[in-house]
Amino acid sequence: MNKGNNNVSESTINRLPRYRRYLKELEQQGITKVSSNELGEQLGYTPSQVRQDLNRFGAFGRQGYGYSIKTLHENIDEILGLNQKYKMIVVGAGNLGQAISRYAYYQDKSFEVSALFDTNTALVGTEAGTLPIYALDDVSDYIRENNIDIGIICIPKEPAQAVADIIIDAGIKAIWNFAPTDLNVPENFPIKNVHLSDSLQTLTYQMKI
Amino acid sequence: MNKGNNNVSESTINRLPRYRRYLKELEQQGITKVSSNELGEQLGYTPSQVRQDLNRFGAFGRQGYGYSIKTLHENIDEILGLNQKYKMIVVGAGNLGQAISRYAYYQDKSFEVSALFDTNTALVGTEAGTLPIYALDDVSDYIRENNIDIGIICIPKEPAQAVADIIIDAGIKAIWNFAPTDLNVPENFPIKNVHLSDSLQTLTYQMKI
DNA sequence: TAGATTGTTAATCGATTAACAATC
DNA sequence: TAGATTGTTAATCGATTAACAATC
Repeated sequence: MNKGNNNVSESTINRLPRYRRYLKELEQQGITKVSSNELGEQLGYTPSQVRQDLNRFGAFGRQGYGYSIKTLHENIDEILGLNQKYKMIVVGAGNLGQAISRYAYYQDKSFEVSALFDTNTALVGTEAGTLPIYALDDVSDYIRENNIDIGIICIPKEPAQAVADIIIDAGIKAIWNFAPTDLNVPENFPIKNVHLSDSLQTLTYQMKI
Repeated sequence: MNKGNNNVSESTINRLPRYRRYLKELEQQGITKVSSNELGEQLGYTPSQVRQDLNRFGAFGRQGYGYSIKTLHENIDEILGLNQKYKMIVVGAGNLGQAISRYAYYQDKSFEVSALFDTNTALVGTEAGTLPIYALDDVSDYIRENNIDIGIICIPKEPAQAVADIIIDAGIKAIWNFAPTDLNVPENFPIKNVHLSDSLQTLTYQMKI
């Protein structure tokens, strides 16, 4: 049903979660259809852009009618890969690691963190909420034995590359990186950086204008 | 010394913190100069793009030599507004709020969180690390009395807009928003969203290709 | 001076917007 | 059927890349 996923611009991909969020909101309000005009107006895009974005993946609308919210939502879920579960681990059981481990599942039940890993012997063996904290040395075995999909990196920048190498070698399929550094990964390896400091710095830039 | 800050594309702004991070690394290694060629190669940009980006703000380089790392770093700091301190508060003292309140200062001493606010009476009066947690009702007075610059929003999406309205009304100068929703703010009001779920969804998109 | 590398103008490429025929 | 709105092609706009004169 969908067209191929390649050659879609990053800008388009980045807008998909926003469309999805707004569709969910409309759905909760009991609304069943929406036009590219309404969608664009709410999100600050032109109707053209909305239609171009969606059409990269398929013809989800109906002329003279608009888009059925339910089916559009389902299609976006499929495009983003949200129609399946993901097994995740967090490396780094500090404040941020513990917070993210709860946040992911709380936001969307498709994302389940099953364990955290740390080098700090004071933390190893304790629990973060209901999740066990294990020694970092055991992370490779754990990934292999439990078929973990996504590794979340929440450690300082110095050890981040070494940890990335280890978990990639153990067969992790993607990395969500919170360490304030850009990691070297194999070509086309799925990785997404959340550089909080970078974000804060573009905020202070805005404050100067 | 700097050219005006307006009309600079968002793409350029978003690259500045990356330049800055890499310059810091070189500085730590004791290296004193760098060319647009070297910078671009390391960061995956063309030399042209590096020079175009930097030249939006001034002529920081020297022909036949390259860029002095120290002065370029200083200039980028100034462009991003990092040559001053920022007073911050966090609204929402849950896991994420507590983690962010420590993270910001830990990453950069320019950013100092002085208090957290929450509606949860079990939290109010306790401490997050060394920081006090106050009742949300007191947030306006606190902002006014302490001249707070940046409000960090770490609460669920439903109450986020109301809280944004309150702290803007109290004179906050910028918002760093972690609530998974897009907030309505006055035109040109500085705001930066960190939509973690959106980020995770573009990661799972990558995993499908 | 000769070599290197910037600053900046021109060319290209890609993303956004506009337009309109297709069709529900 | 007439009206509305999509899907898609064409036009525009802006960002990236290339080229080169200026100059350290």
